[in-house]
Amino acid sequence: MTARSTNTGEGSGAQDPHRDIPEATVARLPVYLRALTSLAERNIASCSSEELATAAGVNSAKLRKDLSYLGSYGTRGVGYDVDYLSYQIAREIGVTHDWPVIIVGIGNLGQALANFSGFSSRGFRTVALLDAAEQMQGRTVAGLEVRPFADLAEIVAAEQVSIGVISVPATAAQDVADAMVEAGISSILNFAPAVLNVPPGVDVRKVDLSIELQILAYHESRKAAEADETVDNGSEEGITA
Amino acid sequence: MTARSTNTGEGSGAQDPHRDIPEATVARLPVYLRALTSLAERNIASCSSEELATAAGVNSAKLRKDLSYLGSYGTRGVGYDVDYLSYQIAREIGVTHDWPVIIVGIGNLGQALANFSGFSSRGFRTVALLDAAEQMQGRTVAGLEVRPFADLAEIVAAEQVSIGVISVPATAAQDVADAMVEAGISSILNFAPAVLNVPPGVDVRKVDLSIELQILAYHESRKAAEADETVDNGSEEGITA
DNA sequence: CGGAGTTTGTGACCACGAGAACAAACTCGC
DNA sequence: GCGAGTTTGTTCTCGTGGTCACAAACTCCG
Ligand SMILES: NC(=O)c1ccc[n+]([C@@H]2O[C@H](COP(=O)([O-])OP(=O)(O)OC[C@H]3O[C@@H](n4cnc5c(N)ncnc54)[C@H](O)[C@@H]3O)[C@@H](O)[C@H]2O)c1
Ligand SMILES: NC(=O)c1ccc[n+]([C@@H]2O[C@H](COP(=O)([O-])OP(=O)(O)OC[C@H]3O[C@@H](n4cnc5c(N)ncnc54)[C@H](O)[C@@H]3O)[C@@H](O)[C@H]2O)c1
Repeated sequence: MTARSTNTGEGSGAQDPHRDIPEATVARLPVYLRALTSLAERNIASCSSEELATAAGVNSAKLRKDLSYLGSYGTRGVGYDVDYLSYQIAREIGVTHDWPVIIVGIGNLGQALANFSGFSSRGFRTVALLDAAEQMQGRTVAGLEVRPFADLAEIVAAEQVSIGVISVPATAAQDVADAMVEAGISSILNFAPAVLNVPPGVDVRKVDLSIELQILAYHESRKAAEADETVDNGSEEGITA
Repeated sequence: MTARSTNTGEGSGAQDPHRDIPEATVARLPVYLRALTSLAERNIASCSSEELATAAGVNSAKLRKDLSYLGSYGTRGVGYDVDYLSYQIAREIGVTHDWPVIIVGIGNLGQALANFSGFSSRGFRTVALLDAAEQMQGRTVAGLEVRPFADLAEIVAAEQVSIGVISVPATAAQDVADAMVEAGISSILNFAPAVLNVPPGVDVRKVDLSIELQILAYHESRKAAEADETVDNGSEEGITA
């Protein structure tokens, strides 16, 4: 999605491994960062790729390859310094400073999100909660006052917000997204089960519960079917155990 | 370079449509299903791959290829019958009948999930809410009584549950997962920011807010860096917009 | 009834990602 | 100081998935 292959021609090289990190790697960096944080909390100062890979639930070769895209921050024969690597990953992701975030749609889900502490502890700070409903106005959720949706542009400009979370009903999602883009937001996390249409340059990621469950259901169905077949003829490709 | 033509050698042939649906396709089928449902609600009886692809936010060739894995359910020169295709996809996913689901951890997020209607309308039925905390016992959330975590095995057996949702704090997630597996659950949707270890045969999918936000932050950082560079040397490939 | 137009289904091709394997680089013991 | 042992960074290979393009199959109209 929105592959941004800027293909920089200049060979300043050296301190420029900041280009071309594969999307799949980007998606795993936060997992590594969390694993490292967990190690640091247990006062572990350094670790091998094998240990970190286990903690992150991936293959150690994959981990090393991923880390190699950011640079060479390990020491052969030794491993990685936990704090140093944490900082490098955080820097690469861009969470060394906090990002201001707004949440639009303070219903069941929006309130849970607003109360979610993991937000603030991982590089993000909820600066405003917005809702269109009259009865939500003035209410305080998670220490923040719920503000009218009409204030969106003003808030985004004042707080330099570039990331917005959508937790409104699916029917309103596109309108909210349009308003967000109009206000200057360029990254959207969408919880509504709707396909969002945004101009190029704006990133959208979706979190969709129903889809996840349906994927599980698909595999579950096949497990059941396979069990039936095994009873039936017993000859399945050597899956062993 | 790296122009490897995978040279498969044998013509494999023999389509057995119900086998071997690529994971990427499985992940998109629910999106198509939702788009079809939306069309059906607008009394649209048939559609072309182009229309459906637009509604689902994908490329039409990809859509056709995805659908071709399930069989040949379209009519050339005409398109797809909405109801018929909906049924075929639902059947393939395995959501023609409802799946019983339990939710463990009825805190902020768990309550939002329990109240989430999209659950029940898309092939799933929440049959029980479980929580370990004393003060949650006996409370009613979304019309269901919160039951003690100790009842897990009993409930799973009685209701034939194979899908479980985890929304407990990260520190408790592995314990809950272990108990679920022990009780016979073979598909887990995990909202806790923790890497779960499960035996083979058990599927885990995770929904991780922090990770999604960090991925957005990464791209956001690069957008900012790119803007700087553009100011710097002004030589950027015509991005237009 | 036949040709023009339309849309599906699929084969070919290419880019991306996963994993195994190994050389380079470092530490430690002697 | 040097060899043995360890662990990283990288290369190579292969499978998966995305996109293009087109033949096959269907409808419609004259
Ligand atoms: N509840 C869940 O667990 C859950 C899970 C997954 C996805 N979702 C999705 O998240 C979204 C929100 O779910 P919810 O349960 O919180 O719904 P909800 O109805 O409780 O809350 C929606 C909120 O959005 C506000 N709103 C509506 N239109 C708006 C607009 N145009 N601008 C600003 N605010 C507006 C409403 O006033 C309301 O407060 C839905 O799309 C739902 O499908 C919810
Ligand atoms: N709130 C959010 O929006 C949000 C978003 C993303 C992820 N998460 C994650 O979801 C999880 C739950 O979040 P929350 O905000 O609902 O937390 P919460 O503290 O409000 O609720 C957790 C619930 O789990 C119960 N619990 C604890 N240990 C248990 C155990 N061993 N067995 C059964 N129940 C147990 C607690 O009694 C509590 O009711 C956390 O891991 C959090 O990181 C939350």
